Amino acid sequence: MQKMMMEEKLVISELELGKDLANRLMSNLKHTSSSSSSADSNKTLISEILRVYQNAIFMLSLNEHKNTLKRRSPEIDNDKDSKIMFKKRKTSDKKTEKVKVFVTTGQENGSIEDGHCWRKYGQKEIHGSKNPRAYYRCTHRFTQNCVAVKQVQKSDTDPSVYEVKYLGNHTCNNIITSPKSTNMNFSVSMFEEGRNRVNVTEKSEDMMKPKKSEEAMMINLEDLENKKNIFRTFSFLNHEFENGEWKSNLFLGELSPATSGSGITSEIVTAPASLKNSETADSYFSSLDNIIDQDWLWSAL
DNA sequence: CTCATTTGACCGAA
DNA sequence: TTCGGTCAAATGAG
Repeated sequence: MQKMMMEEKLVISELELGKDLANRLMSNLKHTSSSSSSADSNKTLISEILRVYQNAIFMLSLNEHKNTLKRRSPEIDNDKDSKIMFKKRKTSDKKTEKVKVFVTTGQENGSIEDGHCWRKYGQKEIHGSKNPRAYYRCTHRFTQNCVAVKQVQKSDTDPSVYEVKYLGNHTCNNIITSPKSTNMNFSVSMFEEGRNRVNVTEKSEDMMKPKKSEEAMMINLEDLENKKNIFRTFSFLNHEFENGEWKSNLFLGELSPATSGSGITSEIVTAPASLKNSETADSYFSSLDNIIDQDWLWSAL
């Protein structure tokens, strides 16, 4: 835990540094500004970078604040008959975690690319929410028995924010890889929101079943939450994709094995404004997926 | 044509 | 009953 706090601070300072750098670059451009349009796009890009950093810093600070102030109440952990408690909580916790996707440009369709092929299979108005929730399943569900599912819902408060909930793990091997070297800066943060959940009950083999895997995943996530909002942040700068692995010049993150077995993830993604089509975004999300898949999140599967 | 999306129907859980 | 997740026919895009 302490280590994590340290990590977070490191991330914050790193991001602050990046922000300063971008600021300096911006002022540089101002003084040497020519009339070329590329200079303008550079400026927008930099502005976006600044905003991205701002977001990341803000989220990190928030999280840290939460960690220090909101300590988990102890009674939750070891109270009463755990089986009964688990059953009782089962339902109400479906909402506990969410993945938020920050899209800097107000991307209207809300389709967040994450390196996998998704097929929309439903949309629902959600009680109490202004915006409908869209349901996606992996395109290779039937061809490769991939049970991955995701839900995307535009944030009520911030239209540029999409809350994305991932359910199930990809068993397909069809990650979209479009290396397409870019000079984009991209930061991905993950964190969990939710209430208290302690028990981890279901076994990993259940995760492969199309139904009823959600609960187990939610549980694991909440377990995460119990560990005080584990927060992971990654930054990828001029990374490359090689031999199925992403190389990043900069990587910051707290890897938490506590999430093992969880097929659901939460994340905050800040995407650059220039992110227009899915290809470039894919590569970034692919990198995230790879890291998650290989290192911790699904390690129990 | 094929394949993806839309959208109301359907169903299970609470 | 309501709510949320999924299904599947209709529709649209290419």
